[in-house]
Amino acid sequence: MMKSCTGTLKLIVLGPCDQHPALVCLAVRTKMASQSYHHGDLRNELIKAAEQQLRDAGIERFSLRSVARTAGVSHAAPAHHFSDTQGLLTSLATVGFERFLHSQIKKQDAAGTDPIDRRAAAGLAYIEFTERNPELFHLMFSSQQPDWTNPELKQAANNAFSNLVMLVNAVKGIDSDSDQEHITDVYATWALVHGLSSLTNAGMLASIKGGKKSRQEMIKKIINDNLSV
Amino acid sequence: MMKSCTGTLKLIVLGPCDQHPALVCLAVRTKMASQSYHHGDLRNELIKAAEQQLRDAGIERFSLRSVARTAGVSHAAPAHHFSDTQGLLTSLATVGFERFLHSQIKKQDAAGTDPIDRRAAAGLAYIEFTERNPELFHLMFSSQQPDWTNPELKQAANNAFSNLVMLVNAVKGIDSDSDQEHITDVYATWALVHGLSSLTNAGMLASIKGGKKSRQEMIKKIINDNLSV
DNA sequence: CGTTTAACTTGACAATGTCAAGATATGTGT
DNA sequence: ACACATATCTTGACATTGTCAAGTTAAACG
Repeated sequence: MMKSCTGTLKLIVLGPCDQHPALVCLAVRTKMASQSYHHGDLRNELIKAAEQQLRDAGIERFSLRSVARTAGVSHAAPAHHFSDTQGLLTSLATVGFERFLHSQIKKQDAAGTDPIDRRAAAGLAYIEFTERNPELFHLMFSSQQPDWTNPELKQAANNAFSNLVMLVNAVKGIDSDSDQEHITDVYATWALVHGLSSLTNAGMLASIKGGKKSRQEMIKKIINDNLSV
Repeated sequence: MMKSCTGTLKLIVLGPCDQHPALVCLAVRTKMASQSYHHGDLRNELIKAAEQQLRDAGIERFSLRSVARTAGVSHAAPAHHFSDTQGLLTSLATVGFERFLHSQIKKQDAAGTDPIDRRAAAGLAYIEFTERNPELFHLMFSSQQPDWTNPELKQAANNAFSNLVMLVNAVKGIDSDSDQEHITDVYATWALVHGLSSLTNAGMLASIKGGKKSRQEMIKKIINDNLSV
């Protein structure tokens, strides 16, 4: 009942298993010496390759064929997982927003319970994400490529925004996030942090130098000193 | 002494004349029926066409050949005035910064002498420029295309920055612009306004609706309420 | 085991940026 | 007025890109 098969064996980590949290889902790919149809996990590998391509070339020199090349597939292979380049970049932006939010939650929780500290920590995480992923930030916030009618992308971005609203409301001592009365305070916070991120990303705040610690203190001071709430 | 020449005559406005401020420099272009080498003012016309192309297609779909087409010249003609696409976009960004600064100076001067009012007026002009020229703003602040080693571009951007420093110093009652001690206040102002611009440009501050007047009041309030100086 | 379907490849097409070579007008010195 | 040099623009070519259509292979399914 077993067929012999020459070639290399490759294990692909698919991520954590939902049913058995302690385990990890694996996929086995048989890589024939000549060539192998059916990659196994091409969709995720394309997203990963796309992120690398974005890092290397930037959004304005992004090449879908180059992504396919680094993934080791033909130039038309991505079309079977993403409608077109926009589709791939939409998915990448979605992943970006998820990681973006995750990094903020991590830092704000590590900062303790004081709302001011939590807000500053999230703001620092916001800026740090930008510094670590300049082109991804660019894709998420100032590119025409992502399709914003895509529900998953909208959801991911909305989740990040909701966290921001909660942080600002906490500073104001409001529990509910349904209070739209003080939306200008949310916008002020968002704009200040986003502006610092954008200008840093553009290389226009180069004067903020010194060690990483001192720069963080400087940004923290800007956030804490310049918001009315 | 005169050669007869069939064809159409075209007047091209080259801009204000340096020697005689009351006059305007004109160029006469002879447009032959068939085709005319030597456009007359192709460099400026290419920049103008590039801006239109940027408006229509965005930076990510910008096409140099398309620019040449709307200028009515061959696809390789731009190469004789700009080294390459980057060169053209660098010049366009320079023009952008000049207009950017000019619109701010106009509005802050119209606002009177109160430093707070002048700062708010310039901030509003900053955001208004972004709304009117979304893709140009994009080129100026978050594109890899412009060559920032270009001295003219650097100068134009520095001029805009200097005006910002002056505005903030005026609020603090400082005359000299050499005071680097309070650079964080400059950055805070810049970041807040730039963040509002970027987020508006990204369509993420859509909630700020209502008439133009009320939106301006809202933005003005955000600026005035959220800066420590 | 045969058939359907999903995954991937190959080939083609128009469009793009840039280079090299040719054509044409402008300017300059004699 | 005329020859020559130079700036300006065109034409043609090339490699690269995104996307479409058609073919090929492997997996899934009854």
